Amino acid sequence: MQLYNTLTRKKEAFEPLNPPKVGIYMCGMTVQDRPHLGHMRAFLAGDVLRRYLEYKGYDVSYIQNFTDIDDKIIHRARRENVDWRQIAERNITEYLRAAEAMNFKPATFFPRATLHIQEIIETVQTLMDQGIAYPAGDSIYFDISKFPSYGKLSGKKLEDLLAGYRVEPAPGKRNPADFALWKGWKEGEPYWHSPFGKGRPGWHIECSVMSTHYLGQPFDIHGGGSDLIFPHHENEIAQAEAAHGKAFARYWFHVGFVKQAGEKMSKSTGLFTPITDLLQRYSSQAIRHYLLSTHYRTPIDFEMEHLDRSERAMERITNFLRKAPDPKNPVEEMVKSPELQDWLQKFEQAMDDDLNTPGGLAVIFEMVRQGNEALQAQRGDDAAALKAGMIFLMNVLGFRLEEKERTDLWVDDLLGLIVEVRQILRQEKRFDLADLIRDRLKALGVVLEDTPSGTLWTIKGSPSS
RNA sequence: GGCGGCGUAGCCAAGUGGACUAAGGCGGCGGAUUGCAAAUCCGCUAUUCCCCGGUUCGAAUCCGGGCGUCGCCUCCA
Repeated sequence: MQLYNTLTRKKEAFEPLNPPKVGIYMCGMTVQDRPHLGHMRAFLAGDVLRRYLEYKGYDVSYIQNFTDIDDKIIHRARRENVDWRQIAERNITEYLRAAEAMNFKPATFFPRATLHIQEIIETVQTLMDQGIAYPAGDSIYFDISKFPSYGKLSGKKLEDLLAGYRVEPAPGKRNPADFALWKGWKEGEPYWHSPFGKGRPGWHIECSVMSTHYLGQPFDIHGGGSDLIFPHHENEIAQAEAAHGKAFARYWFHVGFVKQAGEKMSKSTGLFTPITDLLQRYSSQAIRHYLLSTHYRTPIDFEMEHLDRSERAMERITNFLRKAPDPKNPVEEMVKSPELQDWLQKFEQAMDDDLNTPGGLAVIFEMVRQGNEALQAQRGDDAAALKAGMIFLMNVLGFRLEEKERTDLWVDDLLGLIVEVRQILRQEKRFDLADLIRDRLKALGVVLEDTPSGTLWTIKGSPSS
């Protein structure tokens, strides 16, 4: 499979270091605020990458961290006058709930920065011992002049960085672009003890440490939002490679932004749509479809109405799935059948090309059309086979399909009764009454469809699945 | 100022040198089906890919220039 690598700025054949094992580190949230659509897009891309690699037969270790100590969290806590840990817990909980609702496959591990302080200290110490890190005031900084390839990920040149610097450098820094590995304690802030005094980790070090802790160094894929390329990922590379004298991550996977009203969605500007709010109005499948119908590296300009479209697009799929007969054999068996191989191949062809999910979706929609055709032509077996293939591929893309709305038995019986009575009315050509029933049920969220083989009903609404 | 992304039908969006007479979705129009709907099927809906030059037998796709737009360079997925 071809994967775009930010480091080389081109698509490369993906070859894991130790097949069939693949290690992925997905940069998670700094939990200063609520998770929004932009986060979900990045983590969804990671989820699909992981699922697809598993589909290809790899054994994936998927690590997604929470950075639960940081300036912004402390500020937030101060503003709300609560313990900083509560801010972190609250947002982690909201994220985890949203991730489940979105049907993200849980990470192998969800490490937290605050549970890896000891190792962070050790790594900072290593950098000190090597003369790459130096103290200034109560803090420890990384000296970028000691790491010649600094800037290789983001394509920045040292001179440009110095020239373009817009913030007043902290006193004592040798170079304005040097960054903090360890931040000295200030009154009222959380701290840990270290050989360099009381303090807390700088922003980037936790990811260097946690990624290699779980995946070793080097490891296969490091991912995250594009806004992390600089300085976060650049600095991670510098720290890890300087400290251990070997390459850090092999493929860098960066996901495009979600914009809103033409501007980047961002916690710091407050311009963002919390995913939890969206999940109250839209099904997770629609959100998944919306996000996957654009290639992961292309920026998306979010508009609410686009989710309505995705909702309708998903109905096209679920309508077919609902009407097609169930496959006679388990899906895993069915997908081996010769008539499905072309579809699988087309799907893979798209996905192998840098995870082209819009192309993958197009294949599925082609299958829907053919499946409907089969249904219309009374070729039930063909429809069932296509249904099996679709279920299989939808699963690779992470769509949650199995979850039918469970209704109480008595609701089934009651609706059965109403449909039966209405059927009699239709036979007696009392269409005014039959239509009245249909209209009134629709207003209650129950949709009736008269088909040659009887009347189907579905309950709409409650977008909880 | 430096670096990077994007600009394809009414809208969303693939495709990045030849099977493109440009996927797929939403919407619209016409037809089939239906008691009417819904769902579904069939047909139509970009002689053209922001503009201008160039390279090539051949360009949406490569090169040069321009316009528009967004982002990174400061916390951010």
